[in-house]
Amino acid sequence: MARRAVRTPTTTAPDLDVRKATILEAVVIEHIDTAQPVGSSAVAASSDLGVSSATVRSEMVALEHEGYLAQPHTSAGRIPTDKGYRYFVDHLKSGVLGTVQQQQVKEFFAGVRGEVEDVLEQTSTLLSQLTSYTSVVVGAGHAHATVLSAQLVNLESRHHLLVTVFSDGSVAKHSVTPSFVATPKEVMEASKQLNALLIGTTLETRVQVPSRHDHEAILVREAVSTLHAQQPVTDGEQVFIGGSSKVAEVFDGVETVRQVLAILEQELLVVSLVQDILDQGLSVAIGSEHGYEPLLACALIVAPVTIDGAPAGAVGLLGPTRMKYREAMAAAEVVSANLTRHFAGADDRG
Amino acid sequence: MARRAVRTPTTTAPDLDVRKATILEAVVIEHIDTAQPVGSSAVAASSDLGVSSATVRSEMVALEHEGYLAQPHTSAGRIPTDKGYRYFVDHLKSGVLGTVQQQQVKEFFAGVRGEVEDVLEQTSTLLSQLTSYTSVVVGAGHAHATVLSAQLVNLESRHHLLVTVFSDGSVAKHSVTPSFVATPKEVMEASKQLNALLIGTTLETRVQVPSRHDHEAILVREAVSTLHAQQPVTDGEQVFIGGSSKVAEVFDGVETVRQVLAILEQELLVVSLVQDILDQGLSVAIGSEHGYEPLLACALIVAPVTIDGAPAGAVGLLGPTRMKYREAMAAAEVVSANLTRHFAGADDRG
DNA sequence: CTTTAGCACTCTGTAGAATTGAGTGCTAAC
DNA sequence: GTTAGCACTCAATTCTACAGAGTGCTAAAG
Repeated sequence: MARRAVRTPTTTAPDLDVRKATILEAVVIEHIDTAQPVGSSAVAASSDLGVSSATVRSEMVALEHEGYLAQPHTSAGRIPTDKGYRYFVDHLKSGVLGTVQQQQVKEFFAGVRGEVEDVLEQTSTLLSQLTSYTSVVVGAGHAHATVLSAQLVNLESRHHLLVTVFSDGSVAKHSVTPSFVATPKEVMEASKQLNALLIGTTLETRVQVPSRHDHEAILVREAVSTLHAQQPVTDGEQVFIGGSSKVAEVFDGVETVRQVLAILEQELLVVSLVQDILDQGLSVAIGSEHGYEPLLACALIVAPVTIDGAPAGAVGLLGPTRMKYREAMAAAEVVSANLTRHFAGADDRG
Repeated sequence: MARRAVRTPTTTAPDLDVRKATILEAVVIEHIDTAQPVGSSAVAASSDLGVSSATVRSEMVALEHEGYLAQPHTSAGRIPTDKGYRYFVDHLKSGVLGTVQQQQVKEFFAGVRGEVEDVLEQTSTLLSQLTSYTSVVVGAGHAHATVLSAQLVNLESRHHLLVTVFSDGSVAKHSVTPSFVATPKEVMEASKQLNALLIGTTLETRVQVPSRHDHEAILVREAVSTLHAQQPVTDGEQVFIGGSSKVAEVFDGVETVRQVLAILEQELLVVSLVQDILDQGLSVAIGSEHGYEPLLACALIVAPVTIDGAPAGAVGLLGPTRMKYREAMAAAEVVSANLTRHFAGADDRG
């Protein structure tokens, strides 16, 4: 539950002096709340350092020079830059979820049951409802899971289905369509051989396939090669996006909405984005930080989900850079923690 | 390829006289093109009936009285009502796809392969790209498919997975977690019994489960009841939505965009909507016709997909009421026809 | 009886000017 | 170092005037 260490990817930001930090914080909070540029007098009034707007003003000039704030135009208030948000997030005290939301999470995880996919999908809806942002839930692929069972089933004439069950509870199916019609006996025999061959292996294990030319051998070879043909990382990944309609709520400008939606459609992209952020050890990527142009206006909060300490996926929240970081980060972490516990507990408590 | 009979659900619209029909058509076409109210002089100029704007004007008054046109305010042009669009659609000559799109469809179906789900998902993307509207592809559930194989696999301690393969090529998995730890032998035995019990049945078939109290019997009972617990209609239905970002393009007004997106998130709702329209024998539902308030601004085009003459799903397109019906309907029908052929051909040509 | 030209009327959208007001930067005094 | 005061800037708002599109009606023509 403790906040994960967060670091600016480019430079390690030196701490600002207390007053500057207070002012920056006030600007960020106010701007997140109102979506408007924040003026010096508003800051002087809200923050409790007993100081006039003129003083605040000169500090804000400094903050602008250092890149934490920006001015949309002369004679407007200031808005935070990505760097400003970054400082804010890095120095954020751990937020706590509202009691209503806490209750909602509690009830959800008390009542949730069913297949992993269903749980993840429902979780994405939950997360989005908790925060009013669009949620992304990524389930890891079964790259490292071992095969528990492999079975070849004949559908119709030459059409067969290889059904593989993995140790993580996932099931994969693949079409196998040889150039001949196999007898039920041949299919069953091939199925047996596949079982013997594949059980205990992962998708990355090289297996020794029979080189004979009889029907069983060909079936086995085709089945194995189809199974192993899938992309090691991306395929088998599961992505669930919840509350995509929130995009239209929290972003302004039809074009931005369209762009963000278009990105959410490319699930592979979303997965790799989340993965990148996790790999960098971050829990938030703000604006330019994820290095993906069309999402400049976005911030992405991620929290990993683990099974037995091993990474098993992640939950994420996508919002505008002026999102409610405290609440959203708290929600992401509580949900990821609950999800982790859920999957750990499933084995013992069913 | 011939256009399906389409009928107004409420009243059978009497045919308008030729000139009124021509004028209505001109208004609809112009409005679809420009999104602006259409004035009498524009109609007089575009349509080739050699008649002045004054005449058109009086006809438009009549069309307004009869409910085909509406005026946003005095001294503006007219826009079609839902009834106006309905008349237009009902009297639409079968549209033909542009050659570029034809080529795209051809290439797509020549190259597509893989599992049914993958094909449907890719089809939804195709359909959306063809038309610039949001597409909906519904795959029927396996309610009427028979079980080809049922297998119980032990995952971990009490955690088991029932993997069922259906004759339509779909695979279902269900958790089975009894209150005891079963031996591998017991699991295997239960698996055998399940196979014997379920093969050839549909989800609606009542099967005679063993009433004994030994581990195998309990496993079998729990597995069967879990399998049959799923909703007969909705569960197993597959929905794929393509190009949801198009919503932000074709609708104006953030609120409308949000509403439509929110609806697309509720996949069950979308399925039943599509199903309703198909059940009414319609191929287009315009505005109020589907009787679903939040979609008043939408038109929904559907085209059924069949396997061996039996309904196997549908493809749909969602756009504003002022959508390009001719092109969109042509696209939906071509794609549904190709999909039907694809699934029929899969058995023979692999 | 139908069509059309003509005309007054209505309403929207836009362009420009004036005004408001929030907020800044600077300076001089505290 | 802080602050009050002040001139300045710029966006947003309001108002007015006007142009333009389109209608509905009427009276004349076919």
